[in-house]
Amino acid sequence: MEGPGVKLIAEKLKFVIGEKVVEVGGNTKQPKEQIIGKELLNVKSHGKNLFLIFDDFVVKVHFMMFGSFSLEEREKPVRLKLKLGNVYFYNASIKFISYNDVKLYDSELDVLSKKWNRKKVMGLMKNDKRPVTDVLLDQAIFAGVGNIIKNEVIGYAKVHPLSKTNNIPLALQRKILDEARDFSEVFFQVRKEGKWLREKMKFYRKYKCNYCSQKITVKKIGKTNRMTFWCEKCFVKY
DNA sequence: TATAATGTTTGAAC
DNA sequence: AGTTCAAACATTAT
Repeated sequence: MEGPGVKLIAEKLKFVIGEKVVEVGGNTKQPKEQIIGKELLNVKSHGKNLFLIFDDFVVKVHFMMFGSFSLEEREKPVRLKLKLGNVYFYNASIKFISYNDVKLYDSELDVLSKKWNRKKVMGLMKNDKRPVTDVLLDQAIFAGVGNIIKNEVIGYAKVHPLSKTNNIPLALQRKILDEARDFSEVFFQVRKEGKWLREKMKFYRKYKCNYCSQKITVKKIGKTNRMTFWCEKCFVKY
């Protein structure tokens, strides 16, 4: 699940802030019993992470590829159940951390935060020698960007995904990071309205070029070997 | 029905 | 000792 989906869940959970946990369950190996009786003080998201903040610890939830969240119990093994309102997490990675650990996640790098700081991101991006496909997926630079957003951003910028980031002209780098934020925002709004993101995607899982209609190259590339879509003719390699 | 995919952490192997 | 890489987790649409 990419950043926009996580932010939406954080918003949906706001209604249980201030409530106390009366029951816990689930197959997480984390010390869930310590949540019983605790008041949920706040819910935050940072990139693809969701933080449930209690007085002396924080539950970090990461939905990975297949994680999900529900307000109703399903007939599936639940990873973490919290009876607050009624909150269930499935197939998620759950980790108990301290509030100081949460502070290490810099909101200025979260493409979904109103504190997002384009200058700071630019500073981290401009001298990076890695392929742009890897830099966009780096959560320490673009928190919240996942493979869908990455492909859309590369597409809008018409940049070959294996371009060395520091070789890309600065104006185009700026376009890339602005697009990362803009498309993430669009993604979030679409999900919030409960619509299909598919309509907004012009590059991810498309097999004809958005610009010239020729056949797209599809390959698993980059450090994390993710499906990437580009047009050999229209996308410039730097 | 088999495959591939909105992802990250861990620890073995080099 | 630093880097690389497979494994593990696990569901669902196509």
